[in-house]
Amino acid sequence: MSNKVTTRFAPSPTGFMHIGNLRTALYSYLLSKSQGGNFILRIEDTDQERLVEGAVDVILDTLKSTGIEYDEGPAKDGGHGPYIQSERLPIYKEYAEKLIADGHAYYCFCSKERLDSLKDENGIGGYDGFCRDKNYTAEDAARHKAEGGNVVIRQKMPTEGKTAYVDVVYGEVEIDNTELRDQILIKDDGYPTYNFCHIVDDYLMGVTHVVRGNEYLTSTPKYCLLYDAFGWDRPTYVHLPLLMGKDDEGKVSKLSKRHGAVSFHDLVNDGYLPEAIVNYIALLGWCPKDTNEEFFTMDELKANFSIEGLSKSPAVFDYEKLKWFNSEYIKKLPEDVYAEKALPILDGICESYINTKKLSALLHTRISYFNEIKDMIGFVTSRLPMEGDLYTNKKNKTTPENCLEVLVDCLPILEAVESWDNDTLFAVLKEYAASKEKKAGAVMWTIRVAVGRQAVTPGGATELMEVFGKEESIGRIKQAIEELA
RNA sequence: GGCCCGUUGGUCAAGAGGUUAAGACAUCGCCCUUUCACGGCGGAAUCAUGGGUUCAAUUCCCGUACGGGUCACCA
Repeated sequence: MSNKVTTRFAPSPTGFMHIGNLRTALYSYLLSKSQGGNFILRIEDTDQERLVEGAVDVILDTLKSTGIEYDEGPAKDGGHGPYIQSERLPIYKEYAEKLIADGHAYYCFCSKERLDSLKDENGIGGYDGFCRDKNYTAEDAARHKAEGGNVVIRQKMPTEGKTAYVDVVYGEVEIDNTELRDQILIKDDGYPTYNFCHIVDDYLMGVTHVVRGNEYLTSTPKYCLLYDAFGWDRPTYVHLPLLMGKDDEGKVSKLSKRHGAVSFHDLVNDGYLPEAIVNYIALLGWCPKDTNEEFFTMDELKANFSIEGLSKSPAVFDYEKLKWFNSEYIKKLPEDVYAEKALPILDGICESYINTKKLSALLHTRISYFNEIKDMIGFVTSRLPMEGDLYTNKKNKTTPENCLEVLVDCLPILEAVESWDNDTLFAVLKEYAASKEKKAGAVMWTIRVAVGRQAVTPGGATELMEVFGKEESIGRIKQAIEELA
């Protein structure tokens, strides 16, 4: 095995990619790539009760669209396969038996009922070591199993002393061995637990740096003991601070669905760009050295990433900042690429006379995610009821009365316009304003309110008229005149 | 509850034993303007707390509070 930095991302195929999980993948990938290392994808599907159809594809899709490329993994053998744990069962069995032979593990026949009875009212309380010294043999286990009994293999933990390791982010972590339970290595169904197989796999696959969430910080001593039992060198541990969410009451807890969209695909479906998501989450718990730059492409992240920049404290996921990042990325999109995403949304809800191309262009600097378009164009799809007196505007000195006058004046002028575009319309209205010695702003305000029918619109009077087209614009102005008269 | 980890503005955060304690989002004000947005300028706002160590601590040590994680035949 080489000394090349090797990291891995080892998700469970649950059917969706939690944003915190994606960040773990990103950091793991960046750690390896910032050092020219190797990055492995391994699927941890040992929980037969939680298998979800198509879940592996979700993982593959996510990595692909975020630009996290694995060097080894399913369908990409790098000599350490298979990369799906359910296909590695014989390997785990072999290593578990070796542990038993060496006295580091043992068969346990305890029933689930007995185990349950060991727990307190809060469900807390672990195994008491009942079978620890029974020294059951493989033959005993086979017989017990044949008789319908439960058979698992447990790790034998030391009963005194302490186990310590050094985490790259958190420093030395030390735990009393009495805190450690004799954890299950192989389950009754023959599948290994995460606690066991990830160690065998990491070792066999040459993983040098284990990057994972901080929920493993206190169970890592158990894993260290396993490495020791096998006589293997322990890897370098890099535990990451958790991602948190804040609810309506201001309470902080582990980021979950109650805080909003938390899966990568939910975000993408709402119209967030993968590059923006990656950029934002890269900065949640990591900070580059010697720069205040906040925008990073994947290549720039690879070049700038370093473990020293990782934070110890949990970070609250801020949707506002994500929106800001996304709006910046959207603004940087070339018009045609942007339109490719915006137009389908508009075409789906706009009448055919609407100039969706113009409308989409108006929205370009105004949305922070594509689905926000739907919330912004209600006034386009129907003639909204006027809310309150929008015609009165202090700055432009407009009132319902003088607005009516302007509308009546402008109606024939607009009807005579042949080239229905923003520039022409603007010129015509400006000329009218000048002729009446009115401020252009006053005329624009009036027309905008009459046509847009709401206080705030994504564009001015003439832009809106271009979007609506001549017929609809005139129709709206006529309606406004009737309402004011 | 036991054990482990954490705590710089509302949020992400830099930072160092002596600084005017960066920057960004959000927020507020002003400018630009055909409303809004974009863009520009400016403001308000932070070292959880008590004790040490020290000439000096927000920075080092201990306690407290608060937050989080973990104690599964889930990962």
